[in-house]
Amino acid sequence: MDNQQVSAALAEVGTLMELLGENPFKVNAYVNASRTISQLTDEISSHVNKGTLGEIAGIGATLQEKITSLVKTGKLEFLEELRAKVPPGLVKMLAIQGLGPKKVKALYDLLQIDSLEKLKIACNENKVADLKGFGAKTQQKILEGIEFLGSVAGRVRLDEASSVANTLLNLLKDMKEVIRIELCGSLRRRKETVKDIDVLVSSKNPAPIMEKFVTASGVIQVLGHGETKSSIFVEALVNGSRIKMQADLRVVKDEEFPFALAYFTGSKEHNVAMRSRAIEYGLKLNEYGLTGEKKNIACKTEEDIYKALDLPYIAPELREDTGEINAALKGTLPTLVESKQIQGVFHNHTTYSDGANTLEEMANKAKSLGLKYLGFGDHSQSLTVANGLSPERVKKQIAEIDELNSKMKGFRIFKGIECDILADGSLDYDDEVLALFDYVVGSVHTHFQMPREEMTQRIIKAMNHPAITMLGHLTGRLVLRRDGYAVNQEAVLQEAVKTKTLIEINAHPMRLDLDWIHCKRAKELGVKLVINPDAHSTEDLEYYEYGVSVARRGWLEKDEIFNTLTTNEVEAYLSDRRKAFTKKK
DNA sequence: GCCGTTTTCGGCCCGACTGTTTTCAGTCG
Ligand SMILES: Nc1nc2c(ncn2[C@H]2C[C@H](O)[C@@H](COP(=O)(O)OP(=O)(O)OP(=O)(O)O)O2)c(=O)[nH]1
Ligand SMILES: [Mg+2]
Ligand SMILES: [Mg+2]
Ligand SMILES: [Zn+2]
Repeated sequence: MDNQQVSAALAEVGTLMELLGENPFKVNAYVNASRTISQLTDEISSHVNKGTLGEIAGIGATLQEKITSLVKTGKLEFLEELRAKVPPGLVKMLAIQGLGPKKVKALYDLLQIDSLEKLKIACNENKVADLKGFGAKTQQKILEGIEFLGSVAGRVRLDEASSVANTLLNLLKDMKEVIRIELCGSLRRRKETVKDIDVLVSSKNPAPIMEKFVTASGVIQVLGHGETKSSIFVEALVNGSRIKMQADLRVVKDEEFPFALAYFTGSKEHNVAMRSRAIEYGLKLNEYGLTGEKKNIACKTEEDIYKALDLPYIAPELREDTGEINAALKGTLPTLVESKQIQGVFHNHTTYSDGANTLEEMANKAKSLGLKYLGFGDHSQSLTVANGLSPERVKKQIAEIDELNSKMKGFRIFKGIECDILADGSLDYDDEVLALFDYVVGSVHTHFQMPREEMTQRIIKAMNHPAITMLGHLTGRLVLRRDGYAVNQEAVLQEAVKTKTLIEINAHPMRLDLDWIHCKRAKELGVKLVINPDAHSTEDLEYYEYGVSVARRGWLEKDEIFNTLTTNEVEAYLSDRRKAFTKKK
C-alpha cells in the first residue's frame, strides 16, 4: 500500500470507531495518523522497511503494528472487524449536513436505521422526531439534508474558488461597517483545492454585514446566521460552469482581528499546535486573544502572536503542521520564494500548436507582466491532435522568434518545445531537430495505462537524453478530474538529481503537478524546479502565481527555482547544456 | 492511542450556532 492508501484505511478506522462511540481521543489518534501519512514527503513503506515508523510524531506502538500490516499485506484485521460491525449505510448518513456520529449511532441503535432510504422513511413516518435529542426541526433538516446530498459539492479548484471568493469580497468590502476584510482558510494557505470560502471581517457593527452576506445573490441555503458567524451555501458562475460552495463569515472587533486572522487561516492542526504551545506558556490562545491568568498579551499582527510564543513568523502556506513549528523553533524555516522573484517562464503554447495567441502576443503579455524572458513549448510532431510541429514548422517558428528577439528591447524569448516522451522513452524528434532549441521540456501525453515500473523507466530514459532540460507535468494528473498515471515519483526525483533535469511545477491550476508534497520531497533530495504556467493563451501566463503558491507550500526558496535566474544566467546555463548535448553527438 | 523541562498517568484546542433542552449536547468551524 502507498501513503494515500494507508492514510485512507486509517481514516476509515477513525470514522468507524467514532460510529461505535469510541473514545474521541483514541479516534483522533487514527485521524491524526491518517493526515500525517497523507502529507508525508517520503514513502511510508520505506519507514516500515527501515523500522523508523515510530519516529513519526503521533505514531506509537499500536499504530506501528497496524501500519506495518497495511503496508506488508494490504490488509488490516482490525479494520475488517470494524467493517463487520458498522453497516456501510451509516457512513453515508454522516454526509448529511448536521448529522454526526452520535446522532447516526442513536438512529441505528434505537430505530435500526442503516441506510439513507430507511432514514427517509422513518422521518416521513415521524419516528425520528420522537427520539431523545431529536425533534421536529431536526427531522425536517434531515429530510432536507438527504435531498441536498445530490447537489452537495465536494472540493473546488483554487482558481475557481478564488473567483467565487472575490465576488463575496467585493460584495462586502465597501460597506461602511467593514473595517478590515480578508480571505482565510485554505484559500489563504493556497491549497490546490478548497472546500469552502472563509471570510474574516472586523467591524463595530456586525449585524448589517451578516445580513448582507446571508442575503447575497446566489445564496441557495443559509446554514447558520449568528452574531459573529454565519454560513451560507452559494452558487456562482465561473467560466461558464456553475460552482456550488459553502462560505463562512466571521466578524470580530478590530483589535481581535490578528487573533481571528490566525485562527481562521488555520490549518486546524496548526491551530491546535499553536494553542498547545500557548498552554505550555500558561496562556490561552483563541480567535479573540492571547490571555493569561490576569494579563492580556496585546498583538497588532500575526507576527506578534508568534513572537509572544517565541516563534518567528510562519507564512500561511506553511501552516499545515508538517514540521513548521519545529523548524521555527530551530530557526530553520525557509525564506520562501516570492512571485516578484520570477524572472520569466518556460513551457507556453502558441497558435503554432494548440494555443490561442501568437508568439508576439504572448511575448508582449509576458513583458507587460514584468517578466524579463519567455520560453515557448509548443507540442511536438507526433501529437497531431494538438497540432504538433513538424521539423519544418519548428524552423519557421525559430526564425520568427529570431526576428522578434531582434525587435523587442529588454526582453528575451527562448526557443523551446514540449517534446513528447514516446512510449519507449525516446523523444519525438531527431537529435538534429532537438539541437535547434535552447531547451526541451519532456512530457508524457500518451500511453497512460502502462504499468508503474514501465512508466517510470520510460521517463527515466527520457531524462537521460542529453537534450532534455526539464520534465513537464510529472504525473499528468488533472486536479479533481483525473489521477496521474502510475509512476514512481521518488525514483524520478532521484534521477533528476543525477541527470540535472529540472522538474517542472506545472502552474496551470488544473494541473499543479508536481504537487506541494512532492515539492517538499524534491527540496529534501536537492532537485531544482522550474515554475511554468503551461499557458495556452495570454491570460494563462499569469498562472505562474499558482505555481509560486505550490512552491511555497513545498518550502521552496528562490535558489531552488530555476526561473528566478536572470536572463543572462539562464542564457549561460542553457547554452552550457546545449553545448554538452551537441558535443556528445 | 499518544505523549512527556509539570514525565509513565492524566491530560489531549477552543468556541459559535442550533435545537433540544431548563442547562446542554451535538455538530461544525
Ligand atoms: N482551533 C481550531 N480551529 C479550527 C478548527 N476547525 C477549523 N478551524 C479553523 C482553521 C481552519 O483553517 C479555519 C477554516 O476551517 P475550514 O473547515 O473551512 O478548513 P480550511 O479552510 O482550512 O480547509 P477547507 O475549507 O477544507 O479547504 O477554521 C478546530 O477544530 N479548531
Ligand atoms: Mg475553508
Ligand atoms: Mg470554513
Ligand atoms: Zn503537456
